[in-house]
Amino acid sequence: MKEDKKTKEKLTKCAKKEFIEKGYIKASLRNICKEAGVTTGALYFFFKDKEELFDSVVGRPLMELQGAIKEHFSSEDDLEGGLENITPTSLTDDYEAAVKILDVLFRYKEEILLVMNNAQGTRYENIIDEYVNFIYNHYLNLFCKMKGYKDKKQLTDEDRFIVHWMSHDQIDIFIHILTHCKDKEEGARQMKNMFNYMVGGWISAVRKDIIS
Amino acid sequence: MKEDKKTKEKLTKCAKKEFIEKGYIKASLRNICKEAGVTTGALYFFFKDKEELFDSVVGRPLMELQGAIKEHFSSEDDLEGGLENITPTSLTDDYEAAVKILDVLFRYKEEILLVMNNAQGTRYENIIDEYVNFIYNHYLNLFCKMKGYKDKKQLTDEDRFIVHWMSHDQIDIFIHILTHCKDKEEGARQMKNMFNYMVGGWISAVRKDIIS
Amino acid sequence: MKEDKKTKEKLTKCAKKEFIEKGYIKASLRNICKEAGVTTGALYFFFKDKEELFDSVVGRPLMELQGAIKEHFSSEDDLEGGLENITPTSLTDDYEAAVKILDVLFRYKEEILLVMNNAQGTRYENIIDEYVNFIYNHYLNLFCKMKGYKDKKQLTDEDRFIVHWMSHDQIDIFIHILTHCKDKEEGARQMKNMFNYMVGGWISAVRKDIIS
Amino acid sequence: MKEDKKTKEKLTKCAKKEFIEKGYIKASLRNICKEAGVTTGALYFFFKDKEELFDSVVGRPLMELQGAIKEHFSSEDDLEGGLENITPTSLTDDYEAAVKILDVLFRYKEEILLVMNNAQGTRYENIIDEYVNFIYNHYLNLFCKMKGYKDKKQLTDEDRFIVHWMSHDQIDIFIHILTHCKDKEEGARQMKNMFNYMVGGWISAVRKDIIS
DNA sequence: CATGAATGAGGTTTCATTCAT
DNA sequence: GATGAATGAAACCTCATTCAT
Repeated sequence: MKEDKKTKEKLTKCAKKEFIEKGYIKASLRNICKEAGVTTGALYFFFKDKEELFDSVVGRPLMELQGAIKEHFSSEDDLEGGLENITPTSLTDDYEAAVKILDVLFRYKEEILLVMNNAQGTRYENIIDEYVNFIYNHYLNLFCKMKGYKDKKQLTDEDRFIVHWMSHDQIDIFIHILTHCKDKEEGARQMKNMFNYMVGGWISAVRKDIIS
Repeated sequence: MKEDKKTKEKLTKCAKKEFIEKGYIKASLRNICKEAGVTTGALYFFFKDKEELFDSVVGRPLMELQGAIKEHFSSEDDLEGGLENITPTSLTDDYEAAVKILDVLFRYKEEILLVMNNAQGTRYENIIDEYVNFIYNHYLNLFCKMKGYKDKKQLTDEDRFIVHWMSHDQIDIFIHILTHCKDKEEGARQMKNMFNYMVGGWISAVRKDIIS
Repeated sequence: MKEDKKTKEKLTKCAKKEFIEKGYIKASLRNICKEAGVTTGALYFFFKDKEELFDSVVGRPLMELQGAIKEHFSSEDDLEGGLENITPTSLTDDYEAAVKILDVLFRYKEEILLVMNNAQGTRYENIIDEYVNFIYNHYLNLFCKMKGYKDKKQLTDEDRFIVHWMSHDQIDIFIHILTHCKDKEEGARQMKNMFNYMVGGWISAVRKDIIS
Repeated sequence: MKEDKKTKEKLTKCAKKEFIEKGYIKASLRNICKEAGVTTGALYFFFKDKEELFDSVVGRPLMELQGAIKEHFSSEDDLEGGLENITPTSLTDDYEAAVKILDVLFRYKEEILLVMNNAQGTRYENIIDEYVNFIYNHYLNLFCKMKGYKDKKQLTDEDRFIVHWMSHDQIDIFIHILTHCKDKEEGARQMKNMFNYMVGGWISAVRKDIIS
């Protein structure tokens, strides 16, 4: 059965192992092929080059992740309401969204961590920034609401900076959970505290009330 | 003048450039030597191997950074007081400490970012974790105070998890500032908002009052 | 024909030449490849490293030699009889055995001499000692018989020393012949005198009758 | 005191250690200098090149050894007498000569073994053959006497071959003793048995009486 | 006497990739 | 689909040696 597994899948599987162990750059195609029990020629029948092999490992997980993020962090909401009544709801909505993302994350735990930690040398080496920027737009809207801004043009550079940071932090929360929790359930549990942290942070950031 | 610059310095300088451009692994000693206008033998007169050359670039910055971190995040404080009266002071103290660290950070901006982002393959590839763990102990004490715990043994696994995360976040704040601010002054300014965020986060995390 | 000779064989052949000329350590893989008309990459397709290339030259000869030695110098004989009646037969048996070993020796003359004289730096650098020790056990038995010992425990340190020497000498006889005779036939002829020498030596060594 | 030891001696001493440990080829001048606490420039002030440094280690021992061999194995004796009355005396004379050589050998044990075992790549790599050839002439005379030849011209190729071998064997006896005995006294003791072996061998070789 | 710096050639090994079969 | 062979460039590193100071 497992014997019959197709060469391409075997290669992808062995590639995943090698990439995780050594990182993209140090991973050796020869090793991967040896492990898979085929020659390098076979590899090049299925994959154009090293990068495409890497893609075959992380491509699908990344697509699903991107889908989940797009779905849950789209920022089409209107700009209405002030800080006092909008805060808890909006941000806890994000918690629900985040839990759904955790689902994808843990389904492809190894692959995602591979991209996040060992993709130096590939086109994904700055993928985190891409996600950050995506969320950034969503959070910019949210921030405007909380500030009571009618228009994004009211945002100062400082506003943008802190929102950018908080976007970054949201991504880091995901990675941190994925790295340190053994499964989705534990992840969801720990994320509650992290969201308390984050929401409290947002409010303080908006109010600027602690350090002048 | 610049002509006369000593070979060793020239090598270190060219190495820095190459390491930053390509990362440790892909950096080529040949390139570095060619750029510096010497043969590889000369390089090996000054440096034992590639790693030592890397050290010559980041060693001193890292030492100073470590010194600053040790000085400002040592956690010898006693466990006294509760959340209500201790918070603002302790955390804003951290702000002052952090500003001092920013000083080192920006003095060696390029080198530090090199270590943080491109040290895969060196002994520093997990240096962030080391810093996190160092701060972690400091923050564990602080968290106990805020919780009113008499003893660290009262800490639950969940407590430890969130404190670990917040330690991680502190480090990320530094890196984020270093990456996105052009100088120390801008860094210190932006960090105020980030500390508001962080302190607000701490308080919420301690209170667990937003998401149950 | 010779044009068509396979790369691997060509490499082995050129390697043999280079190893013989310069010794293992000084032999240059680049030279070998250049001589064979291939790139170093090709060499590393066939051989794991320099040592394995060396093995490809001397491995088979050494195996056959070991086989011949094991076959002819196994020491399973019982301990019976005294000096007077056992000597000539046992030792001339060894002559017959030795002639058979000469057969292997001359079949792979160059390779064997390579191992004996130029293997510094390889795992074979002490191979002579290994052969000596192998024969040593055989000769220890023979010596006991000639001495009339019932048990090896009767052997003194001096006994062991001289037997060890004579074992060494046996090996040296082989090497000497291989080095100085042009073919197996001449080797067998010259070895007769050397065996007279050796047998006479054995008897004297057992009797201790010349120098007190 | 030892501090004051002159640089040249220190270099020679460290060189000896390195040469013994790694053999001539693999010995590294840099290592030697580092060990001696000087720079390579200093080395090249005292020694022309690597080989001359090697010479500084083994030169004097080799000269003394050569002196001792010349003194004791000079073959100016006349060709008189037959096998029956000449044997024991002449050969036991050699024993006395050999003991005197042992003296030199053990005085420079390390250096001599270095030359014998690790001189590949130096001009001494065939030194054993030189000694053999020297003794060879002496033994040729002795062999003639024992055979009752009036003139060396009566020697056959077979005669020369066995004498050459026995010369070789004499040298090997020295090396064997030097290698396996801890001091001169033990060497002299063990050599008695080896001479019994050798003398018995000579007689048999002359008589050709065992294997036809 | 000795240093410190540098050369330049060469060492073994590894790599991603290609291609005829 | 896959093999086996081969390329060619580049990798890090070590070496004996030289020379101005």
